[in-house]
Amino acid sequence: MKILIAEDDPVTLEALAACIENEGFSALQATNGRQAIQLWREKNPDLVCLDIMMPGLSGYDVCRRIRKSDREIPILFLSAKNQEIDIVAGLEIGADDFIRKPFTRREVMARIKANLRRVHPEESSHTFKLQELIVHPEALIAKRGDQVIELSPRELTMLQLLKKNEGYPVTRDAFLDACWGTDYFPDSRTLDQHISVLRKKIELDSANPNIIQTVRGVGYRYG
Amino acid sequence: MKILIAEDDPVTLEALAACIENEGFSALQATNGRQAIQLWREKNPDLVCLDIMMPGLSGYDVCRRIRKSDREIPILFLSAKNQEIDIVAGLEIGADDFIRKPFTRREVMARIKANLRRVHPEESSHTFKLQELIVHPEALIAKRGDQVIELSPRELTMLQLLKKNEGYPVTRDAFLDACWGTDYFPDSRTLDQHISVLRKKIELDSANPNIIQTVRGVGYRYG
DNA sequence: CCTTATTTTTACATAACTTTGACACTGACA
DNA sequence: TGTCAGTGTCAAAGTTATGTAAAAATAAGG
Repeated sequence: MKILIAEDDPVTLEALAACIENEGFSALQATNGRQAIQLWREKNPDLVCLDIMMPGLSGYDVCRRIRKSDREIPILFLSAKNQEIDIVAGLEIGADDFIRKPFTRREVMARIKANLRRVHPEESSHTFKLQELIVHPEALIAKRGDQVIELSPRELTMLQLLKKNEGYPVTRDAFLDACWGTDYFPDSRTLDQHISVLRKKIELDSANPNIIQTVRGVGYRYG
Repeated sequence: MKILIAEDDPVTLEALAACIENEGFSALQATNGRQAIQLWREKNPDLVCLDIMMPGLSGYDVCRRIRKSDREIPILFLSAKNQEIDIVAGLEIGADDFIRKPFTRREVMARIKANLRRVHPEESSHTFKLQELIVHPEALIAKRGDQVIELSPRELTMLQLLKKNEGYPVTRDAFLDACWGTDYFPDSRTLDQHISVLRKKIELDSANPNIIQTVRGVGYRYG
């Protein structure tokens, strides 16, 4: 899922991009309106965030241009101003949401996700990252860059469990309870086998696992 | 849990610190931006509260500096009531929350706790310190500053036993009972061996142990 | 049914930890 | 100062936990 951000201040731009990528999206960065339009044309983003005040083409200008070709793509405005006139003008030209500075990271991501959900109801909602790996639960896949890794339902459950307990070891019993159910006791090596297969799929070097770490005598840990 | 507050007005600073310490956190106080950055570097706080307007480095400057090294730590801004919040258009994105003056104690603590919870969902409950070493039992790790030391379950038990008897020696028998069980009697050198390994892990100079001290003829002692 | 994908089991290899014995060193004490 | 029990630590041996290939069993989808 690609998100285009146009913002003339490089510090804010970088921070926004970091936020967005941290949530598993990919960020396209533009520092002015012209660049924004070019990136939009080339990369086909799923959502656009525009700073209103930019040298050259303003956020409004970019929005108008994009709306000529695409009436659906969510367009969010970042605004340093708080006059009502901004909102009215923005809505007239097809803005979907406004985020006023100063904004928090949570607020930005919440608005972006909310607007993405409107357009892609199924996708986008529950993706999460395990280091550089982006997991899409609904699609039963994970991605490392362009590489697509197919996951079985159980493998997904295992990754979700690890993510939920980031920083803490997940005991073998917890794995069995969460992925197999409390009343089932597979033979001793089953879990190891699944870990082994999963590592081969998702680790860059499965001999030196980086994402799923073993905690001897306890279980496995992410992060 | 350490909270760094930077605020140029000493009265407000003192009041905030009192609040924070009253809730069981430890407060690191800075009266300007430079001091704030220095304290952040040295003390590794869990959350940062910055006044926006400070002589020299502003809260925004401090925020930018911290965000270069740490994208996760919650950063809260305090802003004066009639302060133009959008005069600085660039850096807000790194902030997690804003608290406008005048603020109540309840409001400040509620926001601080909410932001801490986001980062440390369940931590802080059972962690304890052995001198400068911070032990996280749930994660099976100890930390000295940024250095992470992995612990085995038995090593953790040994450290907990020492902590529980801080200031008093733990006899060899007590160690065996607590870490091996009352019905097990390993041969003479087993305990010494484990102490030796543990010291290599956690002591700065394991030849001159500082945390685990030998009490000849009795056992070992912390503190 | 048959095919295919997934899961479980088996069997063995490997790695990590624990225990033990050997030996050196220390401090208490006669 | 010499002795001796207590302790530190290395390295070998013993033990247990984990990794993984491959076969067998099970489930899923025609």
